[in-house]
Amino acid sequence: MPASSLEPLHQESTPSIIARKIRTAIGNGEFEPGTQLGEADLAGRLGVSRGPLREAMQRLTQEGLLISIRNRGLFVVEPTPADISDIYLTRTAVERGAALKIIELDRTGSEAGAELLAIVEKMAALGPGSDPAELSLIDLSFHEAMVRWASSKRLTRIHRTLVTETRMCLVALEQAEYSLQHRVDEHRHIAEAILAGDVPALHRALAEHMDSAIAQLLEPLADGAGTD
Amino acid sequence: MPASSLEPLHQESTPSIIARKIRTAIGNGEFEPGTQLGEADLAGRLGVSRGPLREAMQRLTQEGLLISIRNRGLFVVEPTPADISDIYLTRTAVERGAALKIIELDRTGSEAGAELLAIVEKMAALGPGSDPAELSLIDLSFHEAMVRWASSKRLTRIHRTLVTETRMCLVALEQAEYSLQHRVDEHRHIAEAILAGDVPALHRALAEHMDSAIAQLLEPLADGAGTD
DNA sequence: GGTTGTAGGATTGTTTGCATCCGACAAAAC
DNA sequence: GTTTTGTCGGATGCAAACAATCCTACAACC
Repeated sequence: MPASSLEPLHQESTPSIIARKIRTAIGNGEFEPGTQLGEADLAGRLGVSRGPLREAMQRLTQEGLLISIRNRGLFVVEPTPADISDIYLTRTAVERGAALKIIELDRTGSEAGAELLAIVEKMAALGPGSDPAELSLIDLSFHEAMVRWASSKRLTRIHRTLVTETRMCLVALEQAEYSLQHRVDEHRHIAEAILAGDVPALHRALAEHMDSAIAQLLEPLADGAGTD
Repeated sequence: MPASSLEPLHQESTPSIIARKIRTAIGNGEFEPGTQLGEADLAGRLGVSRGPLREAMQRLTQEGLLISIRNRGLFVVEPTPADISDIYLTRTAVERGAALKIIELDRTGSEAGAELLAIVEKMAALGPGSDPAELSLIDLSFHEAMVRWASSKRLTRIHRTLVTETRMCLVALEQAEYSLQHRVDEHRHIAEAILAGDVPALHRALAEHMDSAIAQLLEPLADGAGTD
């Protein structure tokens, strides 16, 4: 066996594993919004006891993916239009902070900008009418990379939750069609602003991206968005 | 009794109560950083069983207030200089997003700006050499009000955790002395920018506030801050 | 007919107990 | 004297059982 196989194994705690499994399941839309997640059922299906499962659910509840009604059970949240706006508002706040830190760390943002532009190119390489799921994957990887380059523990942790919520909304709303070209342009603007260290341009690009994303998601609902 | 007393009562869950109690205890510095929090001990002292207590600890761990070492126990985190920078970076990102939303909601930011300025005046009313704890309280209430006016569920939730972490750092570092006048000015700049709807000024004011706060906290350590 | 009271079933909330793991101390071997 | 090793105590991780609460449905009453 190679020596690499005896690195200090970090056994993940059982609640962590459970939480991750359910989180991705929700992100993939395997649990419809509004579904009740029975403890005994899930525990049996995962082969664990209710104790660790409850702790995992506790996490997901705090992350905002589930809501807990006392003596009733746990339910997958049903994002309202206000929630969708709020998710994007928060995501933009986090990503704005991340981008500013990248620029501050390295005024040219060379490495980060390069990777981000590469992702944009990969997105642009997708022809029109390509798989929407794949497009979403690349889209989110762009934002994930941006936050990662900021190397901030807290921004990264918060962003992970927000990405899951975003995926949930995308799945729930069936990912309305949206101009690929606009999308590529918006991301390119962000990447170029980081690369150039142009803070005002970054603010414009992020605001543009958030507005169009919200518009895209709220349009099919044809419902005036509340403020809360 | 007035009719307002029969709104749908939301009984808080036991883990919520426990989490809040311990959170504030940590924020108040009743548990030194690095202290081990034994489950059996705490459970006995709070009069609950280990189950609910573990769920509460799970939350606090995810919030970043505790670290869990498998089969060893739970410990209060010891914020490193890098953590302090990260906390303020994240807090600024959240508050920046909140302030921008306030401006967007109401370009004059009249109500919010008025309350914020009132808090600033209360801070200014404190003479030099006043109780540092009281000053901190007003300081944090300013930031808390700013996020509250944005009426964003997610920003509010994230901010609550960050405020706790901030308080922990302040307690741990004994709240170094800092010019009251500078502090008042910084907050006033933020409030005035919101009141005027002046976005560039807001960015400047927030950056200024973050930088001086970090400088204030890191100075006594006389240690070059890492980037992670 | 509509409302109220009451069992039934099911689910969550909590407690208790056992298994596992880690760190520390002491004893033995080199 | 130093190193290794065995054992002990305590803490967490997990699982199962008990208790309390809530929803649903049906029957009795106004």
